[in-house]
Amino acid sequence: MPKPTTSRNPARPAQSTMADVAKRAGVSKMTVSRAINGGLVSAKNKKRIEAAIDELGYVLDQTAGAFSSKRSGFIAVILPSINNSNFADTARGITAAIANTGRQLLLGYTDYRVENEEKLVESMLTRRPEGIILTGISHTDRTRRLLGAVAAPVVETWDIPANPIDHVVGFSNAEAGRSLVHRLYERGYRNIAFIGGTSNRDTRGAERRLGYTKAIEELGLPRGRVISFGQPPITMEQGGEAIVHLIQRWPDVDAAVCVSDLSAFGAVMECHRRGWPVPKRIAIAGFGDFDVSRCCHPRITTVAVDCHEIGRAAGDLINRSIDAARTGSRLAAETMLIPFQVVEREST
Amino acid sequence: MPKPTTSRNPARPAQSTMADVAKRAGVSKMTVSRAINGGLVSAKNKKRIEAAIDELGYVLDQTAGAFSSKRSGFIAVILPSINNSNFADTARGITAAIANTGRQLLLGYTDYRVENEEKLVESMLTRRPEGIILTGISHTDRTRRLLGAVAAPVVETWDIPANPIDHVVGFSNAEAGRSLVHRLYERGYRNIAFIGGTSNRDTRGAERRLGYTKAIEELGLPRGRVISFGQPPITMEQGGEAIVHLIQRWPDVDAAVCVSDLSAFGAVMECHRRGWPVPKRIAIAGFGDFDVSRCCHPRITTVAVDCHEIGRAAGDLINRSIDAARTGSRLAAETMLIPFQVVEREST
DNA sequence: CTGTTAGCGCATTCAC
DNA sequence: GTGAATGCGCTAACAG
Repeated sequence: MPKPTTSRNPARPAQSTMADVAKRAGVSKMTVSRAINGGLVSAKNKKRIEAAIDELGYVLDQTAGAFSSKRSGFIAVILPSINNSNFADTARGITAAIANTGRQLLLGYTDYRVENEEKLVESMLTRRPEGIILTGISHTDRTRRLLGAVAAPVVETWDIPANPIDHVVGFSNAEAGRSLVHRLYERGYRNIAFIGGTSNRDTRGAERRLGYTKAIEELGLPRGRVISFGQPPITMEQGGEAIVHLIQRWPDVDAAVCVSDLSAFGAVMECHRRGWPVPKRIAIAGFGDFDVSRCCHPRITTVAVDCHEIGRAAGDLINRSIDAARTGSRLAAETMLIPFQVVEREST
Repeated sequence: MPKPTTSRNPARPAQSTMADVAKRAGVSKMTVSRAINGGLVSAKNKKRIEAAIDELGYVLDQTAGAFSSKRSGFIAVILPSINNSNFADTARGITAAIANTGRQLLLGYTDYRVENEEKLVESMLTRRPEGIILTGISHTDRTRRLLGAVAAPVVETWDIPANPIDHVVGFSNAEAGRSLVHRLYERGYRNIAFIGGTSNRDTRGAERRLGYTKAIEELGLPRGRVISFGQPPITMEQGGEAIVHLIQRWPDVDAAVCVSDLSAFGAVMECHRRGWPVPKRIAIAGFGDFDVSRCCHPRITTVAVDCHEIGRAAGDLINRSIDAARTGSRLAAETMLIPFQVVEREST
């Protein structure tokens, strides 16, 4: 319930402008602008300007600066979710890359829907970002059109597009799924299932399933052991329910590849709860190397990707693209492959 | 390794402006502006303008619009971390509150450091946000001064400040810690320890410890069973190490309250690994009602707070403050208490 | 190193 | 319902 209290917010003074600072320091606005933006200003003037700024409590108005210079300083970043430590790590990587560049993130999330991506792109373009970082390779036609009409560099991350918009920093989710199945095969597993979502809304999850299927066929293993369960992203709880369905339906299954560590974790815990030993009764593997997989018991086999590095590399690409644009040139589109790695642990 | 590919980004056309749209539609710029911003425009003109916008691929330049109207449309949001589902939920709550208002988040994270908060506030004020949402009540003097010089409404969240800056949406972390200990006492536990970080950098964690200590004293239970372990936020792994230290140092301890669910989870898993039954050998409780606590085995007792609602309420307060400012008035500072709830599960 | 002039693209204000 | 004039606060470009 709201509990209004006494007034703690009296009227506040209007913000002072660069002209106020200039007048107080006895210089022109331009000199103030230079002092703030690292231009050449005499030490004496710089000191007086800093004093004036301090006394007036002046804060640069980038709303005007960006407009005037036609450089917003914004990097638009669109993630499927911020409540996912993989993507949060990518966001942190981008932040690290743009630290001390004076650039700022404009962060949005789609809840794994391309329609939301389109809305976010449209809304963010309104702020004239100098660079755009997207997750995934699945975009609406309109998103592509909007992006195509803009001069800002674009980076697609977390996957490898067949038709890139511009730059790419990613890895093949299909290869990751495939590798995991091969590794399980090497360990002796012969009846390997896949647990994932019902739709292809999470295209990365769908790719991983594709890689799984490919490996199953390559190895001549029994097909069709696929549990589709819930709208992506599937939760820990759903992973637990799925493993039960799986074992009831195909009691001979000896290993399960889950679309992410979250569902794998839910599956492992549910097995524990039911007294099904992992990996003896069934081996379980996930994807994403989440903290939870590294810490739980048994520790969960997974595919590790350097999510932070995806962000760092994407941010770096944007930085270089912007720098290039300022010298009038243009950074040729690059594709960076980020390696992934199967990490075998106790659950297999 | 970077793998440059062929050029996929030819020169792009310059962005068209509102004047271009106006000319093409045969109206004035003002009519276009009204059509875009929901003003009164004849159906005929609206249709022609929409057609022109579509043909030109025009996207409104808010960089200019914000400057001209002196309304940036930005809400600055500062969180300790985005890699924490509690805070991510709060961010989602804010997003939900400002949906369809045309406002946009400016999101930053501090890594639990007030100095970083100061830098973020300074950098964000530069964008002239119309509202500011902070996490916690611990701010540097300079942050307070910067915020005091600005007309934008401020909301402090996730705690109850003694001296609020403006609005507040939170709960007492000390009370939460205290309640949890009392509940454990009711369940029969008499030797209750606390596991948390080494510093007060995470002020909410420190508050929870304070509440723990208070309850211990109220109940006349053995004091000093406090394990301080690592810079906040403590990880799952550190929770696991801490529980081992705890049991080695005070073998008679029968329950542990952890500063968050993450450390509690690490502790539970480590016990499992070592064959210490939870809660028989030791009961373990956490804080935050993370997914992992609800899903693991045994399920972990925790304190649940509606993190999404904290964000929703904060966003709502900002919306109402901005709306009030537009009618020339000012929303009196409000304090909203968000209830918390001890959720008892299998781990106690 | 510093100042002057000009203008960014839009919304406000007022007139019609 | 529509248009014209005006200016937001800053930085680019140039002159000194």
